[in-house]
Amino acid sequence: MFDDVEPKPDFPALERERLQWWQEHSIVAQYLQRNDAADKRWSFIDGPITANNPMGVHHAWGRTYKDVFQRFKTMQGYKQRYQNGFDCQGLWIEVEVERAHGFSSKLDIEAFGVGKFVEECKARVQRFAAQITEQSVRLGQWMDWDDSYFTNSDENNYAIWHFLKQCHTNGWLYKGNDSMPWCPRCATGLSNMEIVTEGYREMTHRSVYLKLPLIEREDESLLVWTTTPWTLAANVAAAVHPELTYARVRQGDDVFYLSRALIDADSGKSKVLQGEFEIEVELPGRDLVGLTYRGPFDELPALDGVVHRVIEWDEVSEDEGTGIVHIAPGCGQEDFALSKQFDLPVIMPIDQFGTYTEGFGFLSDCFAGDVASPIFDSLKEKGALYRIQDYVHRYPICWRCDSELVFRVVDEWYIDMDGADGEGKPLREHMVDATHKINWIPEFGLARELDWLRNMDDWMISKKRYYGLALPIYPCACGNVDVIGSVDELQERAVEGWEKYEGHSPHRPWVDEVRIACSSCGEKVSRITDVGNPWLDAGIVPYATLDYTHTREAGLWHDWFPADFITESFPGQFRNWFYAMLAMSAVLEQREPFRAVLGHAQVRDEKGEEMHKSKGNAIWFDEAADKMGADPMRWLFMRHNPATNVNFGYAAGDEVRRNLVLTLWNTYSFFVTYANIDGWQPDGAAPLASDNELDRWLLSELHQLIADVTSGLESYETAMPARRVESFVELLSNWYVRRSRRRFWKSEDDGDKQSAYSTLHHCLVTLVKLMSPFTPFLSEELYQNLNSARSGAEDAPPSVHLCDWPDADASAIDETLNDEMRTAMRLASLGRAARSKAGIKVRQPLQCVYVRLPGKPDDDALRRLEQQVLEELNVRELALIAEDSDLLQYDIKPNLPVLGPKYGKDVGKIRAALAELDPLNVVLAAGRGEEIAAGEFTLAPDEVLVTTVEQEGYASAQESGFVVVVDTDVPESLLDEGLAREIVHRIQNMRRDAGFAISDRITTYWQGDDDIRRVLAAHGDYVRAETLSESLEEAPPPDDAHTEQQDVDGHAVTLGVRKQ
RNA sequence: GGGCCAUUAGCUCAGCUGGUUAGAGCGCGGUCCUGAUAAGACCGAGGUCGGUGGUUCGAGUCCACCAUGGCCCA
Repeated sequence: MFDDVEPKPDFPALERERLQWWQEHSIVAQYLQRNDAADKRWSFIDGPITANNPMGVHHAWGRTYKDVFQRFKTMQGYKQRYQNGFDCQGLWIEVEVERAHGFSSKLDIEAFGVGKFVEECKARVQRFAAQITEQSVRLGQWMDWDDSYFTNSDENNYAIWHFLKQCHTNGWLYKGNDSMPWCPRCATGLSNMEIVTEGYREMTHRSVYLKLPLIEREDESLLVWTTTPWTLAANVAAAVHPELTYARVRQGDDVFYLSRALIDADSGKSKVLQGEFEIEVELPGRDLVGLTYRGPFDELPALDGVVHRVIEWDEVSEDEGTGIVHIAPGCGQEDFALSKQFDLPVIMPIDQFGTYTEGFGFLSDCFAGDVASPIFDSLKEKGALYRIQDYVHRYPICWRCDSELVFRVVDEWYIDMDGADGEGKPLREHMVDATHKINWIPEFGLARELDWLRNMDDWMISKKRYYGLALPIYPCACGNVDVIGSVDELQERAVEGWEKYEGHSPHRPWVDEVRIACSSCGEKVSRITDVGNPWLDAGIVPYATLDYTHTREAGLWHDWFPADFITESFPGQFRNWFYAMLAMSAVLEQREPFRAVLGHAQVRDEKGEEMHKSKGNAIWFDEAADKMGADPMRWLFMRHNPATNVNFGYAAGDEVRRNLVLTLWNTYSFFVTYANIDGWQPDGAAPLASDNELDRWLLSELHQLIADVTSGLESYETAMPARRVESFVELLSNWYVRRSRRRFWKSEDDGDKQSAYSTLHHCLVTLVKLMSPFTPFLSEELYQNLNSARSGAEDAPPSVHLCDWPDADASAIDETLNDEMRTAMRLASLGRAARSKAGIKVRQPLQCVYVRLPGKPDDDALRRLEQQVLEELNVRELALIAEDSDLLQYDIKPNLPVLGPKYGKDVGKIRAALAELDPLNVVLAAGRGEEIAAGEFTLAPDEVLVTTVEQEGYASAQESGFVVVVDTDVPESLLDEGLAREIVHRIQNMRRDAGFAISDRITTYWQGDDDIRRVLAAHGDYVRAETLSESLEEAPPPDDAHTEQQDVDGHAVTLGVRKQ
């Protein structure tokens, strides 16, 4: 016996019970060990999830992919590692810990103690790693959770040391400086990434127009504009666009230059210049290049000796500011880049807290954000001020503390992307080569990554913070730089402080205690205090998790590298994880670190909008798992095209529940109900060879499904397999079971019934195996009740997740049969449409249905379908419509895909000629296989297409050459049958309402008019058999019967049912 | 400024190498089916396939330009 099936279960509750059951029966452990002895391996690398916050529903998308493909490969017998990873170092974590303590600057951290701070960061990571693990388990993700890797591990950090040493050996590691966005409150730089995501706010600043007097041209000035007056003290150049036109204008005693485009040609007015002025000369920007000018603050000691030049720059815009751009390389990114191009001096006016340093006179010791007024006063005093104007713009702010950012030039460490290796090949080229060898899914990933690789600058790997990889770089005052490649090397080279480090993780502050002797001059050298870019931590994972430094020749690393597959959310990863892995792998092994990558887009809310806590449209993973369940969530993600954003929500989840989960559940419930009534048990054998069309067809569809799902998953595709499963479940429920119902409930226990059970059981069990990677909970639920081990067959594994992946048997696939069955469905569908037009319900039997099939009707095929169509439509006979019947009217058209290539421009003439012909004659001729004369052309029968057109006056429906016409003339006898069937329907509903079991025998009481009496006299046996009524009593129902007054097609009937 | 992608029903999206009447799901209205079915079937409403040109016998599909949106880079 199968366990009875709850008809309307609480699916999320079933999932929670199943989690417990898996635990109690050590199923996950058995799964992880299932292929330990296998020869074939499938290597998956899990991209580390940031262990800094709980998991969100957006993580569930990627993690479901990870789980689906690992489960699929497990069932196929591949040995795997099942290792999950956590990203555990970096500024994100520092920020959260700072927040928890209310810290607002690095000074607070220093005061708190770097060691304590780092320990708190580590603890935070542990806490969220545990929470994410728990959530992942709830999602149904099966990994070796006790073997997760953490990027803050010693092994991970030391592997990066090895990598950096290799870079240094190759000459690719260097110290450079760059201008970067800087928060003066936090006293740290921010990456562009941090600014782009949420770092701008609209604000108003006082901008200033000022005059820069040209040295070569007395009494003439450049007019420049800036929104950041504090940077003027660092001005060294003014940029013009060489191709744009500039104007020299006279205004009173002043003569200055600005972009011509800022002066309106018609009105002669300007949005920049106030008052009257006149244009003296127009000239191209290039004519100004090379001139020098007096800077606005040349009197300050820091500006001593600086020559201010006019330079050319193509990025200068002619309609913002004045068309002449103030350049301060110490205070801006583009400015700094120009300083390299034009060899401009770099003046750095402020320290890490945004305060002017010594040498800036009245500005020294002032905060950069507070000096606009004194600067304006000074300019005014010097006669350089032209105008002050409020300016509204989007300005970058610190995403942590909202401070306005400044730009500072700071020393950072870089990996050189264009330095050549021993064979003259730069790192960038190695990465490009590796990128081409990778299978990018979706395909545009390749172009995306290549685009990034072509454009990327050298990799800045340092960050002036506390909790992260300790960069093992030891620069000596003598100019020599030592890089340490392992902990052993550090111990060997240590000349001081090793005892303070020993026993600690390679983090600040402990590792900073160790000093080594310079390999060049022997002086004691300290580590730089910078920590590493966190993408180093993730990029080394394909190496660190495989113990690369120890098993490089043979063993673990050798066996599992490169990974067969990774999958992550695309946004960001091209220049983050994918990039870091490519770079590090190019340095260490000059090859691709993974063979295929599946990227997916982002999770949006149900309306397609970004989820935000503040918008109130965010859905928490725990809540979603609780309300919709993990399986529908997984399915919702897996059925979606990974290239586009998915709209996630409860309505979408409910759709999955209704369409897939419930439909499958009801089919399963149907099977169990009747199998239990009949005492049918699975014996573990293959399904019985059946001569029943429905059984053979369902098996054919099943094997096609296995083939499709398998090939989809083989190519890392889930949407197609998921949709194929959906359509199979639909066919299973709404055609196979619907059409087979009578086979299950008929009273004879014959071979046909046996093969129906055997077929349906086999298909359900196979289906849940195919679905198990997608919906592990539901699949297990069904498998546990259906698998043959329950009836004593020994061969069934204890869990669906320990089963072998089903094999598609090509010989079971009968495409002709599949087509025929689709034709039957189509005829049934058209027949229902025709009945609906005629207003005759299906319960009313009809004498005849006339059909026409496109092409040559195959009599045998028709015979095979006939029974299905007749039963489905409740019709007595099916007749083909004669081609010349007046039930049909035709339209003929040229078969364009055939005629087009053959006749080209003559297609138009053929079309016209065909229009002249009598369609019926053409149809008859084509039916006889004769050629068709159309004007000057002679066409083969297959060069003409025939369609039937709607005939008025018949209850017909048609589609794609299929026509169904129903005979609406209903003889008296059939009307009585219809009435009988209606009564059966009413009694069945009453049985259900009365709560009777399906197999309960009853007595039915009835009272009605003469028509009813006649119908029940003629069709009493039918009614009794259908309703399991031992007898039909024409009598008032007794008090204990379930009784209802019914209006049956206009006849008042009293019906009562009583269990015997 | 450069690159990539998109634009098809109220919403979310299919539409293969150009070919006959452009589809599905959701939502809405109606009818029907059902002792597995909080499911399903049928009917209905809803489209200048972003725009303009071009190639072609024929363009939602190919090409060019433009517009709008998104992503990436500068």
